[in-house]
Amino acid sequence: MKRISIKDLAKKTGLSTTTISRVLNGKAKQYRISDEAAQLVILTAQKEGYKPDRNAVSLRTNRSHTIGVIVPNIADYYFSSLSRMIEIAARKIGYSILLSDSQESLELEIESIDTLISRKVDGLIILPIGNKSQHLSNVIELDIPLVLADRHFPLLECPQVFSDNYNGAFNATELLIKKNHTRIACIQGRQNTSVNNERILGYKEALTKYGLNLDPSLIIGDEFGLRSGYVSAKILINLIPRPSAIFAFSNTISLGALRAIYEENLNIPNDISLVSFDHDQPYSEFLKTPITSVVQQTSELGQIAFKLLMAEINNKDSKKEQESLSKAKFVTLPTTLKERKSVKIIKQEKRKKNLISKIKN
Amino acid sequence: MKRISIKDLAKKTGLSTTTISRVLNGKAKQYRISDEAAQLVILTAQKEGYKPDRNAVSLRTNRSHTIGVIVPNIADYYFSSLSRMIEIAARKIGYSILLSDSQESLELEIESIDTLISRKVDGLIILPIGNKSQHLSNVIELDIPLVLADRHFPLLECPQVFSDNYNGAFNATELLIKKNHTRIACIQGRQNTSVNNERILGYKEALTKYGLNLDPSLIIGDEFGLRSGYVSAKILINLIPRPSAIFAFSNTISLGALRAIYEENLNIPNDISLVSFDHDQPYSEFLKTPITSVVQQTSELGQIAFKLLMAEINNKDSKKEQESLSKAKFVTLPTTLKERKSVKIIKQEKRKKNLISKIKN
DNA sequence: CGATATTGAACAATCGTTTATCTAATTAAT
DNA sequence: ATTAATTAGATAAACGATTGTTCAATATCG
Repeated sequence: MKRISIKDLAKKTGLSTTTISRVLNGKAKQYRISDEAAQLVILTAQKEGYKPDRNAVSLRTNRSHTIGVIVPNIADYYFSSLSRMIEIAARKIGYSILLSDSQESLELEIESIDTLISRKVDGLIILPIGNKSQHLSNVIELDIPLVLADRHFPLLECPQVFSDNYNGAFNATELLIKKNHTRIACIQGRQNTSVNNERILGYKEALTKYGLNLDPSLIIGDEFGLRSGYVSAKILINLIPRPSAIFAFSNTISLGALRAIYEENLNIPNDISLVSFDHDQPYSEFLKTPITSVVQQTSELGQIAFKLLMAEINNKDSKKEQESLSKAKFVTLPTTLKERKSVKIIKQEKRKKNLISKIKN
Repeated sequence: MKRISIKDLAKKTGLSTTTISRVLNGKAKQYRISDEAAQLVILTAQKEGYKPDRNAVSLRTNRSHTIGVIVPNIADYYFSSLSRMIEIAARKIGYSILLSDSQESLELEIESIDTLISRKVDGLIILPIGNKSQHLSNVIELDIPLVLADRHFPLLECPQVFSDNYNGAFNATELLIKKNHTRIACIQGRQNTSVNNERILGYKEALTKYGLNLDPSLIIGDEFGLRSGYVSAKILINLIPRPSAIFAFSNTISLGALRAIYEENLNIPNDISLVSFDHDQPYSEFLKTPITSVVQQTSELGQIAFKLLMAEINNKDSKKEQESLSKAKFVTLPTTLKERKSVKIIKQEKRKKNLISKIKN
């Protein structure tokens, strides 16, 4: 009925809790415990179905073997597959995951950090919402191992792993330009996040490189969700002249855009082209028009995040103080451009042909 | 640097830890602590940024305010959105989630249960893999509150919440029959799971009711994943005569089937019809052919699971023993049939018309 | 004024572990 | 035969909270 503790084992075996603990932690040799005693302990522990109370262990040893993971929305495939990789890597070495869904809210992100720290996680992997980072510096100051994934804060001194958003966006835009699109719109995500900034930069620089002018009315959108994609696409579609291509900054944005486009009875790619930033989804190939997209290495992101965190945790209790010199490690993962069927090749006019060939030399 | 404890607060305020604890737990009145003292405690706690160590609290009070959630694959939208609902409901009342991904493996499911119990969760919500339930009865015997979701074990005495798989399958099959399909195949999931059994039953009984004969070679498949869907569909497609419709028992199965169907250059619904069991996915409407499907109430499933668990937890420490009479509560959630574009209406032959109208009377 | 109630808070045990320190018994060395 | 070293294990103090019990000081009462 009641769960069995180390004391019960002590009573049953006639040994002390010390001995029990040592045997069960594999320190029998080290503390010269007789094979007899050791065997007895192991056997009765097994028989009684003894399971240590990890809370008590954690209290005593100051190590919980638990890490906190905070994601903006666990129902998003991108985040959930990332979390999955973390969980799988973690369980392999006896770590468990306390999962928090910050619901894309900074407030909840802060709250989550608080409760996770209260629960004494050994470290945190956060996929931060936003543009603020004060609460993250606080974590670092508390000397709690922290790794950031997906979004990037260059000034924060903790390991971070993220996709090469700049090049991803640059390449996607360049692809459109090479297919002779000149009015290329983009639907961005949450502004002033690293992810968004870098993608915007890639987009802009591609336009600039090819001598296209940058129409500010073609940059629109304010968050990474479906709703924003829908609304923004609606607006873009009704612009005169209409952009010939849309570059959606996330998978969910493009889903929203799709809704708007189909609602207006437009055809992809004949009436309008679409390129999307995001990794492969299991359904991507089956969409009405498979979307050409920038794909990220999601699983790697998760695995690397966990590795970095473990490194931090181990660093912390081995070397202590002395080496705050091991500055932040940033890992950038390349993206690849997967061409599918959502981009139209526009019939080339002379003027542009010249323009592009001029640049090529 | 070091985290501040209740002792530190005691030192700073010149009061005892008892008083600190009582004030911070809102028991100042109850234990007649002067307003002065109370204020002082609250203020310094705030100033010092005191956060209680939840592990210590948990150890002492035997309540962790943590629940364990075990899902077969957190990267599956169905499971992740369900988990999300649980997390959101939980955080609202100060509970955190320890998440385990059992990777569709019974072994890992058992391991997960063990570690979660070791971590002293107040209760468990499990979306079980399979056809075995011994490990689940063990949990119940340990008197650890347990709620099952998605898959159903009628003999297990714990609350369970699941979709009405029988009627869902029945209705889907009936729909196909009413559109005059007679060779209706189904790609099932993992055999001997409640989910699968009930769906198979619904499928069979619909066939029977309309006097269609039941061709065993049209029932195929062995797990709920994409691979199985693909392989099974390949086989079905090449059957002679080819079935006119496929009923896929899960979303991922139908994704696999889609791959096979497109690979064989078949058109949905002209060459073959498809109906799928599963809830709405954000992308469903954008598929090449939107799939008619049985949709489940995923969010409700999650919320109800959590509510049931809280009820169990509260029951446990309020009424103790005496009422094991409050037998298992099973909640069945209805499904709805969402018609999209993946079912062909077959030109009716006389014979069948008669058959069906005969049954209707 | 002495006895009793009430107030405000401290003491100390406890939860289940780990671990630094100590001890008793045996063996080895001088 | 005495001393020192080794062996095998026990004692007790933590970890950070909560809580049943105790206690001193003041207030109330007859």
